[in-house]
Amino acid sequence: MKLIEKPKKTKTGQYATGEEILSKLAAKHPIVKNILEWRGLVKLKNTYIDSLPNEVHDVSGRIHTTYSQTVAATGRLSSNNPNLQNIPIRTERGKQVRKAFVPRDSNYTLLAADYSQIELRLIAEMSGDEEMKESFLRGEDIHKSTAAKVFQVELEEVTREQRSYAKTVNFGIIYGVSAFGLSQQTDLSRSEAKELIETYYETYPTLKSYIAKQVDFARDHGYVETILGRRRYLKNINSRNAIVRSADERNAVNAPVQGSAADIIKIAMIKIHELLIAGSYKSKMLLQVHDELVFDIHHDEMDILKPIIQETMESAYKMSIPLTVDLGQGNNWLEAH
DNA sequence: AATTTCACG
DNA sequence: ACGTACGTGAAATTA
Repeated sequence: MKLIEKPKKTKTGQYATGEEILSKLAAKHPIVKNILEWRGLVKLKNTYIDSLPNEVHDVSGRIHTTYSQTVAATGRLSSNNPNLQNIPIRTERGKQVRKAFVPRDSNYTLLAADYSQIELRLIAEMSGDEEMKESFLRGEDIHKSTAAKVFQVELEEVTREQRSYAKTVNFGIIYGVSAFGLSQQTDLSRSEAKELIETYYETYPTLKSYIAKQVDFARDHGYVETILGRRRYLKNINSRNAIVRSADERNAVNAPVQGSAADIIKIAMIKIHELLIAGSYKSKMLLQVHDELVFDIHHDEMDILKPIIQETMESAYKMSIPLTVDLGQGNNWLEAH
């Protein structure tokens, strides 16, 4: 429609029409917004609303996923047929889909238990950065705390905007942020993004040197490790091709963090499975979604199991800063959050 | 079969 | 100068 001069093409020469592209074109012509709206609706209808009912098992009357332990390179589980690790939650219509996941009968309630900021806690622990560790030891909101330090204001003075920037940088650090990437994720210019990253590293100097150390280790050994010794091999870490080398450098930082979180929740799952059997509980562990476990809890067992599940997850791996778990319960998966 | 888009952490 | 944030799976489209 000639909405822009140089429309971006995909590698096969098609016009790129992903969400990011269309959002930037939305102001140019009213149909673009309609297309985005349509896409959102079709995604939910085809992938979830029309498909999940076909997955109900003849005998159990329930939906059963399959978890794989040897698919994700970081050691995470993956879920398929159907994937129950990507059930919608972010949009209002998506939330309606999540409501469809309910307890087995009226004697049960769903309990969701999720680790709070597990990846940031892990990078604080693994790097030994005292500044970041102390925020967690004080029980602070880490994004707010980061904002206060980076923007040099009191905790109470942090604005929503400042916290939002800090949150984006905190996550970016785990992914191997670049000034370009941060500028894409925010409304900051590239130079502003660069400055924010520099200030961030001045705030957490030990974190900065840890990241460099991880990359150095990968260059020397060709792999990196999680806290339990799971390795990810990085065959391009010494490549002369800057593209693939940079990708491996980001993975050298990310894989130990994401993979260690996966290690920890697996320990918790094994312990909880064993204690549910040992106690002859009726309640069952149903789902794992990377940093969250979902349980079907019999009403008679709720009071006893809640603290046991929380404690087991929080103590699955001992660190110098706390691992905390948030619990929620409800008559559907949305309410349990 | 490969690509594109988009759902989740 | 290069291209650019980590990990997945499903559905629809294109080749």
